Amino acid sequence: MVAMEFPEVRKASTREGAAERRADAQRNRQRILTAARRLYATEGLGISMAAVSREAGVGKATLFRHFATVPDLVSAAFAEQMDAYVLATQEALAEDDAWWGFIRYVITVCEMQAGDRGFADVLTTALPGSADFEARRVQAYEGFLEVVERARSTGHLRDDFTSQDLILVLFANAGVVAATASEAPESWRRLIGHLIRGFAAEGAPTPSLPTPPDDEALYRAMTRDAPVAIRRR
Amino acid sequence: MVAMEFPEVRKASTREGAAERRADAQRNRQRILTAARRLYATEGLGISMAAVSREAGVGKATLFRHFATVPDLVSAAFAEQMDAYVLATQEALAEDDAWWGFIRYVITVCEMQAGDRGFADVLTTALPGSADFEARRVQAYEGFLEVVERARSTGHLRDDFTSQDLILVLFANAGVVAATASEAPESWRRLIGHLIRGFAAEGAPTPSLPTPPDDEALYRAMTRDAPVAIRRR
DNA sequence: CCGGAAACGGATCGCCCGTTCCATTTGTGA
DNA sequence: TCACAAATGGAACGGGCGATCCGTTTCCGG
Repeated sequence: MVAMEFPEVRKASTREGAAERRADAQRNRQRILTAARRLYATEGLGISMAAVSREAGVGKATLFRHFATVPDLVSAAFAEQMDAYVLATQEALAEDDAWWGFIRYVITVCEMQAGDRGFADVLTTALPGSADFEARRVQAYEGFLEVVERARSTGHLRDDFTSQDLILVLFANAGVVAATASEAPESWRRLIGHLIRGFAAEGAPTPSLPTPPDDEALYRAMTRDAPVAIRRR
Repeated sequence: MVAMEFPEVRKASTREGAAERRADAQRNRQRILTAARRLYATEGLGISMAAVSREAGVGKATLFRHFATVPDLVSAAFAEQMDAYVLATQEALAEDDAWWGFIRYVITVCEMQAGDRGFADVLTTALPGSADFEARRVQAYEGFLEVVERARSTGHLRDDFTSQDLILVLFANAGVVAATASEAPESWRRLIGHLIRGFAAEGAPTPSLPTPPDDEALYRAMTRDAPVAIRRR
């Protein structure tokens, strides 16, 4: 299997015409993005536009003038992380040990999900109407295909592992992260540890299994971080 | 390890005082439960009380008179499934092959999650104020501890598998189910297949890995079933 | 320093939510 | 059959949401 050339990662941060705007507009745009990133990171993509504008100290109309739709705001807020996401596949391919590169990649991506609840949602949600963003997702996915292929050729990754399995890992990890983020935030490492063992062919080296999360913390996670808000009376 | 006696499963369906109500009240109660179950099954617990009352063809006030809070309605709607959930551990313990019993149990529970999105949420959400319900969850959990212990003693289940891992499986499976239910509803079997391989000790028999879900269906799952509603403009 | 364009943000619209109120209807025991 | 308690459901309240309108403020080039 020949190592392939990789298309350059397009920097989404370079936006033409941004400099032409008035100074206060640029400042507000930045304030909005900062606020959105902070809220999304801790609360996920369920945050309302109204809440973002409040957090940013900006009128609703201003927010909508800068970002006409939710996907517009989301894709702008997560542009850098999307870059890092694409970059992760390239780092995995640069790794000498392809099997280890695969493992590192999976852990890195899940780490990104765990570190930012919004990004976890982003990775498991297509953003309608944001072509740029979706293109980078595809780019990352294609990179991952290479990572898988390389790892499989070492014989350490089971040969029935398919690219679809990565998406399932993202969905599964998003579920664990969403449930445990506030009470047992390292839980996902344990899940991924089990999964990597499942992905390993007979005799392949695997990292040691992380210690399980605390029992009571997990129960609190069930109680508090309901996937759906259930209020007390 | 001695096999333990098991407390009987309490039937939640037997409710004292139900017969004392007026006939139309009983009818409406049933209508509400039917409607709630139908909506919860397809949409998850995110359904509003207003939507349930509409689906049931009943005034909002009537709904609230029967079930004052969301947890009240939820726990009533899922009483039978909670019985089945508890029962599953006992069936697993009745299995001759403890390792096989463990596998069957995990698959059965995940199947229940996949078959009813509301139940998937229920299993990963404590219902505040519904002591009866929580008691049955604990009962099931204690049964599961036995299932694990028995399976571990066969040497087929890795000895570093802990009871917390089951909860992680539920969170992870809930994530996959929530994302794929409408577009690739069998996806979760693939995930659980990988996980079971991860749980198996060296040389333990494992069921064959289910075929991966269709690529395009998975992408559609990302597009449509956003964990958070993201509208087009 | 000043005028007009650019940007702002409070007010507002329409919608759905959970919750409560109360005039009306319905079941049922005497 | 009838009267009254039980049960109903439409209407109404307060609140948050996405989205838009429009009078006011702010920037910036000349």
